Amino acid sequence: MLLSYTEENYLKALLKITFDSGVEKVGTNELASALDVKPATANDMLKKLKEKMLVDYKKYGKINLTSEGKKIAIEIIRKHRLWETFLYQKLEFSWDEVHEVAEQLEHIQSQKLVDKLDKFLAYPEFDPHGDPIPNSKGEIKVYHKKTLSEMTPGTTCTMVAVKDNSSPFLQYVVKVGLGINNEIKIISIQEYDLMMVIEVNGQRSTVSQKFAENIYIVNK
Amino acid sequence: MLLSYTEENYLKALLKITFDSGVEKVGTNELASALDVKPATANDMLKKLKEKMLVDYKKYGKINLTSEGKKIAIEIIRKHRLWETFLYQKLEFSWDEVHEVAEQLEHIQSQKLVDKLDKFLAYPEFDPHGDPIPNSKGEIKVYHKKTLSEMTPGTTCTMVAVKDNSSPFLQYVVKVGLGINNEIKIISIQEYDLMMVIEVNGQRSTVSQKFAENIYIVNK
DNA sequence: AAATATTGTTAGATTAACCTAACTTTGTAT
DNA sequence: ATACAAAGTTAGGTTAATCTAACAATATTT
Ligand SMILES: [Mn+2]
Ligand SMILES: [Mn+2]
Ligand SMILES: [Mn+2]
Ligand SMILES: [Mn+2]
Repeated sequence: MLLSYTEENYLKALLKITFDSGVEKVGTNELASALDVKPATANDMLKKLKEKMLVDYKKYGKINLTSEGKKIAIEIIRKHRLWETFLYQKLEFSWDEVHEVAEQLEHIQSQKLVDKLDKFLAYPEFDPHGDPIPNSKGEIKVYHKKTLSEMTPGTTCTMVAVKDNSSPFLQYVVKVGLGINNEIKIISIQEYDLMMVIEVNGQRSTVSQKFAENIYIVNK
Repeated sequence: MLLSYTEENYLKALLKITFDSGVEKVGTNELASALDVKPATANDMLKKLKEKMLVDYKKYGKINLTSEGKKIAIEIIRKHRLWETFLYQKLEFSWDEVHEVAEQLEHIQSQKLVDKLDKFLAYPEFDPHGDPIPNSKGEIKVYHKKTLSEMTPGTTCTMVAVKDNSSPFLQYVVKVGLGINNEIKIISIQEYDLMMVIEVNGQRSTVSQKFAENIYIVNK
């Protein structure tokens, strides 16, 4: 089935919302705001996607991807993350620059291109942000449940991924001396506003709770 | 200036027509048929491109790209040919498969991507079809004026490029044992229908005039 | 120079993706 | 249980890119 660029973005957004929020109670407003359109617009598209049997929903009910819809969404995420890896590893892009371009490249239609790119990159498992790349069968390892904000003072953890992919956030992460696989020591947490003092390779920084919620970690 | 995918294709088509036909008297019908739309549609788009000062034309007159329009068209051709080279050299695509995918990739908007891709490929001068790749300043070497159909029996030449980029033609070229930089010996030409007997690496084949018109060559 | 053929233009319609404004349904708080 | 707020839907409209059908201008042929 051939989908438009726009339709693909709706499917991808639906999947990402369920990934990020954990729950799968996706609503029209939430979907619309993720795509930066008005709820009325999202509603129109939902009718079309329902017609194409890619989403499952009824008036005033919750939205779910069908298995076909989910399959397509995963394929788009696979392409997105493979392209990000290509840009980062082969073309010397920095990790805060890859996302924007991958947003375009993920819509290129060519099964052969995806397969060959995957091979060229030696079947990478993670993208530059630490997110798992679905394999050619559409299987994704679901990782990172825990964020830096859940850690307690005195403990140490390893950063495995970032939740926010925006350029400003990623540049901030670099400024703090952080990157994928770095060790983070939690020095202290301010009771009042949950500001956290962390140490990375000897460099101490104070970061906000919002910042800490966007760093995925695993325990040491 | 941000152009739509469609607008870019009109500019590219205008430039390609003047390249291929030599003359720059491009008309509405010709443009429409190159883009596989109806003349009425092309006419609407011409008004829009004129408004944006990318083409120069008046009612019932001939169509010309402005220098700005030409600059953009060359940039798209540059991207197209760089992507074809990437697919061919790095991803093991065959030369009859690259064009279709490059038609999509040429519309990706990122100056950095183009520059880095060019560097990654070591600043290639020709694409897999032998066509020159415009450099970052938009300069193109205009090559291939002569085709195999202009050769006479007993002479020898070297194939430098193909005019037709379609998959069936390119597969036929391979079947005849031909490729870029191969030597072609013209054995004989049939007076009646201009069929040509050629020899490539010891392999003799009879090819039509239409075939011969789509092979660019230089004299030995 | 007329007649005819070719080429180019206009008018009016359609579809996809968006919008605003008004309305309806569902959920929450008094 | 009612009232209010939040979420979701519908109606009607816009723009970009396409179409068909009718018309107008230009080019070619007799
Ligand atoms: Mn991304
Ligand atoms: Mn990523
Ligand atoms: Mn091509
Ligand atoms: Mn080419």
